[in-house]
This record gives sequence, C-alpha cells and structure tokens, in this order.
Amino acid sequence: MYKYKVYYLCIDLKKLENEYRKCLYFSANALARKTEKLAQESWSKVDLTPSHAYLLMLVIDQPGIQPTQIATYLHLTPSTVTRLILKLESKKLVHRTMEGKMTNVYPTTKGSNLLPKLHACQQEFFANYVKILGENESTRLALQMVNVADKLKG
Amino acid sequence: MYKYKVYYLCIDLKKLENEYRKCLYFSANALARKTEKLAQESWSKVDLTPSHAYLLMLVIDQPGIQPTQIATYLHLTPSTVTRLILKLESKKLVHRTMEGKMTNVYPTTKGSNLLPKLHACQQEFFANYVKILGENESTRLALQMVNVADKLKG
DNA sequence: CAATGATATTTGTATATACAAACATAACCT
DNA sequence: AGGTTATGTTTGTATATACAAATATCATTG
Repeated sequence: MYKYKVYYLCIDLKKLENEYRKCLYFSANALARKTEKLAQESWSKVDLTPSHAYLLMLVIDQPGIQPTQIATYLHLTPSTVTRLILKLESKKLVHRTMEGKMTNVYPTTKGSNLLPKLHACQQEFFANYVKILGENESTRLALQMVNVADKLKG
Repeated sequence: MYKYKVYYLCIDLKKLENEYRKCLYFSANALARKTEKLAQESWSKVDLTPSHAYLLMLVIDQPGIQPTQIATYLHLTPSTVTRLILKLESKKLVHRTMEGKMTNVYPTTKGSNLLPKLHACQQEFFANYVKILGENESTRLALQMVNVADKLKG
C-alpha cells in the first residue's frame, strides 16, 4: 500500500516537477548547489572553499586590492568579503593594511606560494565539468547565466 | 591618485573578470543569488522565503507527502527540508503526523487558504523576469540549467 | 524469528552569505 | 573652512543550507 502511494505521488509530481524546472529560481539554485559541491571537491586539496580560493587568486593577481573591488568582481557583498578575508588571514594567506578609510589586501608569501596549486585545482574543476558538458557548451552557458544575472541587477 | 589606481585595477581586472564569467561556479552562483533576491521580494508579501513558499505549495498539492519526496523534488537535502517544515509548522501553515518511520506533511486550513496568494506571488515573480528576459528565453535557460545540474549529479 | 542491513527522519554543528547598523574617513559645496 | 553627504569597511545578527551522526523503523535473509 505504501508503494502504491509513492508511485501515485510520482506520477502526479511529474507535472509539478516540470513546472519547477521551468522556474528560474529553482533551476539557478539547483545548478549553483551542484556546481558548488563539484568545486568544493576540487579545492578541498588546498583546504579552501571555492570562494576563499577565488578571493585569494584575485588578491595574488592584484596585490593591494580593496574589499569593495573584490566584492564587485566576485559578485559578493562587502561584508561577505570581510568575512572571507578574516578566514584567509587566520590561515596566514593574506594580510591587510589600513590607510584611512581604505583597506588594502595583500597576499603573504605563503599565499603566493600556493598559486600553482590553486591553478591546478581550478584546472581540475574545469576539466571535471568540461568532461561532462563539453567546452563550448560550458562556456556558452556560463556566459549566458552571468549575462542574465547582470540584466536582473536593476 | 586614488582614482588612477582604481582605474588601473579596472583595466587589469577586465581580463580576469572575463575568466570568471566563463567559470560555471561563478556564473551559477551569481545568477542564483540574483534570482533568489528577486524571488524573495515577490514572496515577502506572504512573509515567506521562496523555499518555504515552494515547499508549502508542494504540500498543498500533495497532502501527506514525505520529507524525502519533498527533498527530491525541491533539490534539497532531507535535513534542510526538516528545518523548513519546522518553520512552516511554527507559523501553523503545515503539520506533521508520524506513522512508523514515515512522516507525513499536511497543510493546515490556514496554509491551504494561502494558496491563491502564493500563486499570485509566483506569477509576479515570473512576470518580473519574463519582462526582462522574454518568456522563451527564460524557460529555455531554466530548463538548460536544470538539465546541466542533473548531468553533474554523478 | 532473530540479526543484519536498508531506509526515513531528525538533531547537532558548521558554513557561507546577506542586511542593517555602526564607524571612520574622504569628498563636496556653500 | 566647516558642515553635510557620500564612500569604504567592519560588526552584530539572522538565515538557508549541508554534512555527519543519532534514532527509529522497516525489510530481508539465514
């Protein structure tokens, strides 16, 4: 009786599920969670979350960059960036200097030395999904998503 | 001098930003956050987050549904579903019955009565992004994203 | 039918993120 | 030049979500 019930639900839910799949809220979040998890696996080798890793790479590329700039380029809020920096600071991978109202973020030597490994993680992550989706398809989708995100900004 | 520095950073970052935009992790998350925010605005009228609202609609559509089923259809983990249900229970919008190891979730009268308003919020949310992106474009992108999410599942 | 394995659910805990408010400093305008 | 506004950063707080472990029940097989 329990099995029949489940089966019955599945049929009915099929219709509902299709509605969900058409919904940008669901699809975007489902994909983001899946992607996040995949990325986490890749970056676990350097014991960083993807956010921390991307922030660190940005700081290495642009030593002295300010939190607001970081927030803009990573599509995060300044407060989130502060929290990410605090964690990287506690791991001695970046450090901050305050001049007036500005804060400058620099990589430490330890942080800079991690760059090759960071790139390796990034390559691995890319390879993981390109293997599944193909290169053109992946890039096209990524660009399309971020374009839509920009359009929705207002 | 400060302005020059920023400008300088912007030029250099342009290249880096393009790299980010091609990255599925970034694009998916950026779009998810933007979409989440848009959805939150729409559902604030019934004082629910989109997740809670979709869960409630699902429960109204399928009274007696189990958390695991809910998790599957909403692309969430069972533990997250438990937490969402707890909140909806505290608002007297759903209630649970336990039979053996199964839990069944039902809408309360108050919950069911909210359905028209929930649909209105959903319509408003759809309208908001369809207005910006067009109907075909939105649906196509949503379906594509969830398909990719499914492919990445393994 | 008892033991073992499978399944459903919940709880403890951790995390990333955001918003609003609090500061601090810079820019601007009269 | 001084007061007001704008900008950059951090902190307090709240939230959604996930993972791992704990529970409880069911199924299955020797």
